[in-house]
Amino acid sequence: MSVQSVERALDVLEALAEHGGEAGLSEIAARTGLPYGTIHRLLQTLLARGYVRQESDRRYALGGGLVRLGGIAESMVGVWAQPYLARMVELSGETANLAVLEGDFIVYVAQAPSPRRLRMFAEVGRRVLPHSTAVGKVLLSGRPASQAVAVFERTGMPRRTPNTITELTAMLAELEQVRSRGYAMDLGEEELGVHCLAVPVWDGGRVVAAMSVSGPAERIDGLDRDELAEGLRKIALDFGNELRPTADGS
Amino acid sequence: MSVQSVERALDVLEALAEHGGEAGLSEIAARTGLPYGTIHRLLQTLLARGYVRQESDRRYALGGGLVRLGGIAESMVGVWAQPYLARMVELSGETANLAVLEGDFIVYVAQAPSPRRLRMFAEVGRRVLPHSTAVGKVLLSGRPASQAVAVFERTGMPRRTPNTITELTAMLAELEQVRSRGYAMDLGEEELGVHCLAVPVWDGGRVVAAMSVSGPAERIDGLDRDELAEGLRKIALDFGNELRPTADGS
DNA sequence: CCCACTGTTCCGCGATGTGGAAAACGACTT
DNA sequence: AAGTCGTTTTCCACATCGCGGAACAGTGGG
Repeated sequence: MSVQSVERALDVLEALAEHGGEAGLSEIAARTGLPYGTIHRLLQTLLARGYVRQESDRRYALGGGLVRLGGIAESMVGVWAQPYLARMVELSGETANLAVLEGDFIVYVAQAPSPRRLRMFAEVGRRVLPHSTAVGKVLLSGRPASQAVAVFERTGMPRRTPNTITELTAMLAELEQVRSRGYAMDLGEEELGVHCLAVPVWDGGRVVAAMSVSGPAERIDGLDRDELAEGLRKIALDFGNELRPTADGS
Repeated sequence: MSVQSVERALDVLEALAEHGGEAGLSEIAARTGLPYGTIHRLLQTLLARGYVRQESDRRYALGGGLVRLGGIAESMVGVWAQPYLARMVELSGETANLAVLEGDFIVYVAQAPSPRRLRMFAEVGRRVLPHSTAVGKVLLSGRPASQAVAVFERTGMPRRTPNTITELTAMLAELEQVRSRGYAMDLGEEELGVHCLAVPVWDGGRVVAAMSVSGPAERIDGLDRDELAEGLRKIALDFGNELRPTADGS
């Protein structure tokens, strides 16, 4: 038996997140189905504690108090991911990464390096735009197309290499392909000569992170993609189950 | 009138944060004063939603669900900070930064560059160890000494330049000085020739972020430190008040 | 000034959350 | 295998708290 008020407060916070971090009370009501008075009371509580903030136009936004909790949680997720990333290195021979979407950016949260002397390295904590990375495409494919479009409109899709997808229509088609196939590829889109394959980490019906392996194009191309993706997906599923024991990867 | 259950759920989350992200039920009870049954019920609710996770030894930890909310909140805090950072640039002539503590690392969340051609640049999103940065010292000085010691024991204090403080005793004395003086300096400890002055951002009696200005040693040294610190503190106080309208900088 | 939409406040009521006690669990010792 | 101890989990009678509809207030546009 759960605590209804806490569930509702989380619903409100998630509604704000679904709106890119800020929304009006009526937008929250539309999304959560809760009465105005109830939402208002919950918001006042979160506001007093700094977890929500009210802007000058009376709209509400996620507040600074979440930054600290989110940062600690991120560190812990990175630690928990290590054994699974290690399994991915063992499976593929290449460097494995865990990434999350923070606002409009991909952030690398954890990594297990390949034992090979020629290996990929992405600085943990580094943030990149999502359009030119495999993990970025996985994460955005887990969001409604309208949210992905909003991200691309804010960030643009700057060309990183001749292979970078820079057209919105082509990108949306690519995301649709990622959805149906269950994995994304980066074929020298972020960096020439580097290929990458990423799979989603599911948590409660939502894609909360992405895991990937990356290395020199020839080596990645020398692997069977579908087979590799299947192996990575299984590991990612195990990881998602550890994050939330009842997580359903549907 | 606030919602008691939501307040308590936040108390539980903050108790976990105070314990480095994970704790047993009895530790949470000691810190919050809540009865075991109440805590357990709140934890089950947060657990079901992925905001808390239970480990194999039955201890609880902050969960992955906070990463997403924290990331969005961080982006927004960065946006809100911009006008204040711009004021700091205007005041000092140097590049201004906003940083937070995420686990054991300092993360640069926002920046306003100096208009000068010779200027400091720290990539937003970049993470560094706290011991050799002014913002790091500010943030750790806002924590109990035991927490700072725990961080240094985990990360070590690797020498970055000949000026880096690498001894625990010296560092704790330095943090004490930061507390009494109200600001921290980085005198070429992270990078030779670069000096930095940082002040705390208070939010509800807690140091939640740090703001700093940095530039070439000679230029920073050419400013009156106490005067500069006083000016930066005022701006940081304004920013803290925007984060939480009733924030008290005591 | 009026209107439409949004946000805020109030209060009677009953559903929800409380918290003490009992039961269960897990690690350790004998 | 049994006992001990500290911790966690479960239960349930009860009272408080959170609910939600209605009224009020605010805001921007015509």
